[in-house]
Amino acid sequence: MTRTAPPADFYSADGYCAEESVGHLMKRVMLSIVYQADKRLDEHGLTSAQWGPLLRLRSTGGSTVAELARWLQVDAGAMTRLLDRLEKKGLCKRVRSTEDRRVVQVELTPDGEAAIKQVPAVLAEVMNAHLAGFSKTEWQAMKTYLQRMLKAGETMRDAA
Amino acid sequence: MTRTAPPADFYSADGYCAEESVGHLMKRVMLSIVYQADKRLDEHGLTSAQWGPLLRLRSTGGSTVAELARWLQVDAGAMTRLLDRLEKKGLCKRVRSTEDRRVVQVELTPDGEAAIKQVPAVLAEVMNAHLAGFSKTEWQAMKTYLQRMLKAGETMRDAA
DNA sequence: TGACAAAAGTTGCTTAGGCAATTATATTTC
DNA sequence: GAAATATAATTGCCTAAGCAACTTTTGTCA
Repeated sequence: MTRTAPPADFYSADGYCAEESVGHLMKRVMLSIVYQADKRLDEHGLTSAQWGPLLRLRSTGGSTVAELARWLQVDAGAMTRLLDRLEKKGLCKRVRSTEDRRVVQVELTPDGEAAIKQVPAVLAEVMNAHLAGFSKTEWQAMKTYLQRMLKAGETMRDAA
Repeated sequence: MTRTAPPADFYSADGYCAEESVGHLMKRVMLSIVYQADKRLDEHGLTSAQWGPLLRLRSTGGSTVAELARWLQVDAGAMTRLLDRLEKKGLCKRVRSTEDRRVVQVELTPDGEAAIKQVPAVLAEVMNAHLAGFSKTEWQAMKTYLQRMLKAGETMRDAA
């Protein structure tokens, strides 16, 4: 049996102030990151939701709808429609698998390869800019904190 | 003239790995927070997007569509439709202002007051659970980091 | 083998946000 | 005072995610 830390007591029902909460700050930071990324990706004809599948397709050299949805932690129905939009733009194509006729294989098209090529540079630029002034130690501390929050969230989920 | 720190160099175009990025971690943490909050708010007939306006309405004792949109950093059109849904549920009501006939005054209904009452406790619970194991110092460091990222994002925006 | 369970993909319905255009007022400026 | 400008709210059109229902196909197991 593993021991997990009890919930913190930083916030309380009556004294809760949204502006000073970690959640509110994180939401605003995410808004800023997505806004800046979208602004730059627009030139490549992509949105911040669309580079995820494309990047995964490139690194795996082809995948399936279900695998992409799991990887990106998104609803399968949403993934179907996201792929609809990507396919309509000619960035990927779907082929029904012959071994398992339930699954649909998804692949990058040459246009898709071209579109995804510049994305890592954009993401790196946006993230680096948002971390301006951070030392390497602070950056690592930040990642550790986030990983701990993620773990705490999973603990909460499992306690359902 | 103010000096601002240059961008960090933690990420690069070729070595960019989404799984290890602060942005990816933050996205997953936010997903977890919103998921847990939504699960609890559902009993009160609310979603994670709906408590924002209601809480603001309570703290100000009535506001306007534009003010709410600015406060929550959301599109005015989206706010109109969000208020449509809240009004249909009887949680708020809109009254055309008499002084300035452009503006619409928004107020909580008694049902709205009742619905918002339990929300701070839910938010506090979810945030505290996600910060399990954090010392007060670490919590404050986290907030400081986020505020610095927010500031860096504003600097990026102003440099447009 | 034959029934049942599980998985893959899709679709309909809903909430939600961004952008652009529109209308109705206010305010500013000349 | 009239014209230009700005602001408030709404609407239409788009992308996007979640949930539930459904179909097709595969795997399990009795």
